[in-house]
Amino acid sequence: MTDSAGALAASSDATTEPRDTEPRGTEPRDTAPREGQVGSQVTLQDVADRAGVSLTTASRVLSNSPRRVGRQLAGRVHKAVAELGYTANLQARAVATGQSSMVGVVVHDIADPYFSSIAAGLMDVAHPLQLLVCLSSTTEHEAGEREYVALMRAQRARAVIIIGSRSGDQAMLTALRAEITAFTRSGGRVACVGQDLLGIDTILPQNAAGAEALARALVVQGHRRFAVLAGPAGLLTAEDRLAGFLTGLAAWQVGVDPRLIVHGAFTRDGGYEAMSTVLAMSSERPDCVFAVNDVMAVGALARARAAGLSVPGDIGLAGFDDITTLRDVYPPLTTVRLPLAQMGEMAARLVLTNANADQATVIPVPGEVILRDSTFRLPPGR
Amino acid sequence: MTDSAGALAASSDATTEPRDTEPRGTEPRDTAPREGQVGSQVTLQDVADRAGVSLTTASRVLSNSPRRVGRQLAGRVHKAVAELGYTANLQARAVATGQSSMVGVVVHDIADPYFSSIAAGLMDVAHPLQLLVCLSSTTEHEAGEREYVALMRAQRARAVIIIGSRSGDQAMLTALRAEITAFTRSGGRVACVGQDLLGIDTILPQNAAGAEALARALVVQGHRRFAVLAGPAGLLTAEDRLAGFLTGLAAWQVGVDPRLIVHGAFTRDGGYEAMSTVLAMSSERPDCVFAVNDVMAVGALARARAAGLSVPGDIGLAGFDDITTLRDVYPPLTTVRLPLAQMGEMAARLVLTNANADQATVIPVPGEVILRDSTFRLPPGR
DNA sequence: CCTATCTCGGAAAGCGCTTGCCAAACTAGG
DNA sequence: CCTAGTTTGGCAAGCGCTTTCCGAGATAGG
Repeated sequence: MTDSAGALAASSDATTEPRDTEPRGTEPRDTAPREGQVGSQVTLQDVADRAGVSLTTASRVLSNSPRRVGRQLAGRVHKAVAELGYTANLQARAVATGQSSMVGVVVHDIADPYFSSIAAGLMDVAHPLQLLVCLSSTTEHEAGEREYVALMRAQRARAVIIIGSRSGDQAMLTALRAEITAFTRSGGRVACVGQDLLGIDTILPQNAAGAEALARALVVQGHRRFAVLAGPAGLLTAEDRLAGFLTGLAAWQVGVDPRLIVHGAFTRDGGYEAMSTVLAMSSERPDCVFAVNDVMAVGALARARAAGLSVPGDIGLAGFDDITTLRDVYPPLTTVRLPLAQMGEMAARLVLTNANADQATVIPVPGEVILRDSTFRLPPGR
Repeated sequence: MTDSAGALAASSDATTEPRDTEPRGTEPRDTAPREGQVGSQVTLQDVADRAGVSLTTASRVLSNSPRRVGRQLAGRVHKAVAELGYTANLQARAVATGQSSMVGVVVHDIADPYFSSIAAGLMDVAHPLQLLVCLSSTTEHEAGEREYVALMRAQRARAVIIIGSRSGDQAMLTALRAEITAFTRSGGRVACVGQDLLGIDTILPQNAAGAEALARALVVQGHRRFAVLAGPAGLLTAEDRLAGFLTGLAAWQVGVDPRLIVHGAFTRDGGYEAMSTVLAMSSERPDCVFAVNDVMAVGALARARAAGLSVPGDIGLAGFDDITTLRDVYPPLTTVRLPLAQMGEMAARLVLTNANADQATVIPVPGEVILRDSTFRLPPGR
């Protein structure tokens, strides 16, 4: 039961033997710094004074300087550090060296499992690298991405990762692109997970191709009359999936009644309402409904159930993303799996790799169609 | 379609009229700073030079200094800022002022909806306050919290919020507490969402009380023979819920066969496996299974289904948390709702409020029992 | 017209850290 | 014993910013 209190070593190197006493230490030797005072900070100078060495030497011991310091002095410094409970001020270090270890991440909504999964993957690679990950949700706030990139530039962050492109709003895009240029020029790296319209390194989920494959598979399963819960009108991810889906159907000569393409929020409630609209349609009920993401699909499922319809008995239902948390909904949801965590990891690697080609890298990530019960059709009709 | 490029104003005040051209600007007037160069940074000195004013004046214009600057000069400074695409270096500012706007947040796993919901609430309050939220997942990594607090101290962060207490490991706890003390002493604020064992401001979900209320409600519904999927052995949240549940049952003179209390990971798979164990038990099958969180409950549900059991027909099932994403599982899950987002908000407020009592504030957050179909029993047996 | 009071720009001293450069001490070679 | 080479400690000059203090000019009061 070794109790190691007052440990320090935030930075990679400044490892010190922690004492098992309070950091106040015993009694100071040389000067009596303002240690122990609330709100005060122990500085490197205090450490140097106490160890009886110069500021320079103390710094060399504590930062991973190429210059070596004699065992004797180094020991004294470490001792002083432990006694004083000193921790280097990373901000000051960053100012002095001009290097930051901060990485910014922007998502739309961290509570959305799509984003949090990507973020998790991302942190998995950032963590071992001692990087400081700063996260921001831009929920509802249109200019969020641009502002955040600006903030990261002000913080002299090493990199920014933008997850999920916003709408196709041209002005917004131009502004964001300009901000990114400024950030890049000042030495930062930027990558994005989503559409490739910023001219930067991008992890590009194959939304269209995935939806297309899904459509083909659904037709093979015997579905013919489709509805699509298409997400918000301007959102590119949603649009791509819709377009890909229609393409896939077209390949089998299957068309979709335009009235059965219903837009709505990219959320559970959006799915619920869009499904309401579909069901309220006087025309013949569709065989199968494609919701452009899993969360909407779940909303649609709830709506179908409320209408007394069985899935897939009365109507088929498919989603997109294969959100982990939703893998156990009943009936199991046919969907297109995106390797979210891996996408996060790739984005992180992309941005931390110094192999900075002058050309933006675009890494396409295919989706995998996963057929589950929610679209199962028996007998294979027609 | 106004395209406003190269905007700056990361800090609250340094608002400038963005130009609609690239920040390279036209041609420099006085000195020709290293502007436009990749990797170079425009500094305040460059701005001052270009505006033909002193560094001091430029600083006063751009930071919210109490000292006012004449209209003329201020205008020149703003112009220079826009032309140069200048953004203040917040790190340097932080060093100079000794004030940071960083807030650290530690969670176990950001992909877990429990944590991401809390984090989302937290960011909602941090965002308008122009705070920089840095997030870390400690997944699997035992000493993660302590290390992160140390890192935040090194960054001179304003506050740290620790979400979810780890195990009851005493040594770990001591180390964390020591680190927190050091952080606090250096002027930082700390709060936690979870158990109150750090002696700091705490948002305390009433796990035991919630589970107790749930137990009573389930007995009222007619259940008598219970099993509990109890989560990991050392995890306090899990233990509290288990204990509360047993207390609630005891109030109705209902006991639980110890063999039907099965431990397992706090995850979907953990729930699945624990449920396997329960079902494999040769003894009479329980009426109702309480999984100590929703995610486990979903795993258990999948397992029950795999065994051909209907919920609630053959066996009841209840969870805890009322995770948003899982509100639409079928059958709808009886659970105890915790206002996760609000808990995050409260934690943030707690930590950002300067009303720093010398006494740690503990805010209990009650859970609300939500009875849904998954435990519905007909006819009210017995 | 002269002084008391303001207003406002700038020089310079920080903030806490790193690092280029010099010098002292020590080692080795001839 | 002298010189060249190698450690190794420390001075001081940064990093990019804020802020104290001083003084010059403007305004007001008598």
